[in-house]
Amino acid sequence: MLHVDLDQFIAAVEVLRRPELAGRPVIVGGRGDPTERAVVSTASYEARAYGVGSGMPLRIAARKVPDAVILPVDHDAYLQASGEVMEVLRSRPGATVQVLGWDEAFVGVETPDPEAYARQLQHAVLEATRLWCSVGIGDTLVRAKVATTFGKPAGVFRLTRDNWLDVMGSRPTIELWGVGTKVSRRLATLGIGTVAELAAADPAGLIPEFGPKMGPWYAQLGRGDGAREVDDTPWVARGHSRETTFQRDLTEPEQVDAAVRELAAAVMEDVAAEDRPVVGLTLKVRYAPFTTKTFARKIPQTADPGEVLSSALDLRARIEPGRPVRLLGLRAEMTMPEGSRQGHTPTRSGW
DNA sequence: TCTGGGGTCCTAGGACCC
DNA sequence: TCTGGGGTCCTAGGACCC
Repeated sequence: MLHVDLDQFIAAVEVLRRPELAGRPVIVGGRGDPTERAVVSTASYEARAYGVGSGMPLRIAARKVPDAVILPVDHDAYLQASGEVMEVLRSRPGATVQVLGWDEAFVGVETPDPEAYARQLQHAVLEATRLWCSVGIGDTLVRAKVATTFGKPAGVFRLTRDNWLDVMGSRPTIELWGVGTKVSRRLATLGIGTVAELAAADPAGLIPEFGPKMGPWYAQLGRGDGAREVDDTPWVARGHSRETTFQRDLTEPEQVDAAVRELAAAVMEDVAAEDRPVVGLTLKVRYAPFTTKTFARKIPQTADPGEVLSSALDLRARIEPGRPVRLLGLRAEMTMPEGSRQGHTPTRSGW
């Protein structure tokens, strides 16, 4: 199968509608104001050359690149562009498309010449949208996904059982899809630093550290093994949530009240738009400087915004009084229909 | 340097049941 | 005066992804 990833997607979309920005360091994040609390969504390759990357505080990014063009996030524009790209992928002969996000998808296809197919696909996307993508080819989803990183920018790369360890074996485990800073550190304490070492690890031996599911899963990840089927089952969200970071920390109880009401109402709008009920609520509070507490509870199934709001306020009562609140997230969990399991990361069941 | 906002899934521990 | 074993459900917290 193939994995398709648009190159510097958000920055590329912005440059398309502002051609004069081509070749300049473009940073997209927050409301485009580097004095606000916000992070970088995407930086153009020119900006990345200065060490700017996704997730970096906008303030820092602006400092690193004095002549950067800093733009606000425009979700609708990216959603539109993304839809056009996915449409191109779906229109390819024999293609099964599993969308992973705005700028990524797996494409399942039977073809005697995957590289040629990948090149054709790349040019079809370019033709229709003027956007470049990179393509990974693999015999598992994990290998195809990782292969794409070697294809960037605008290239094609293939990873299979045959060359997986040659290419990935000596690299640190954090380069695996699904291994982040925490897990790579915990692996290191077990003497596992590289992908080859993880691939050679006894799956059962990882259970004490990572549990019965994740332990064997990480060993499998090290080998690049896993699911081989692209699943185009339409995605159905298991929950909706809203989160806000306040530009200034909240200190008054009334401010927190108002914030919880607002978030609850916003979440309920999303839920109502899908005509689905709520069965649980989570209130996530980030206290200044940066500690998180979550309060959660199941509730009797309801679609009544009033009931949801009063449950949210019950949870709100558990927020420590007198402690400045920096960020408040509210998540409403909804019932989900059977058989729509599909998502972004390989840590999902079934992979 | 000081950390968004939207998601999904896993684990541990306590409560409760038979 | 020491206190089973197995199961499920719930909450809190953590990790990862785009």
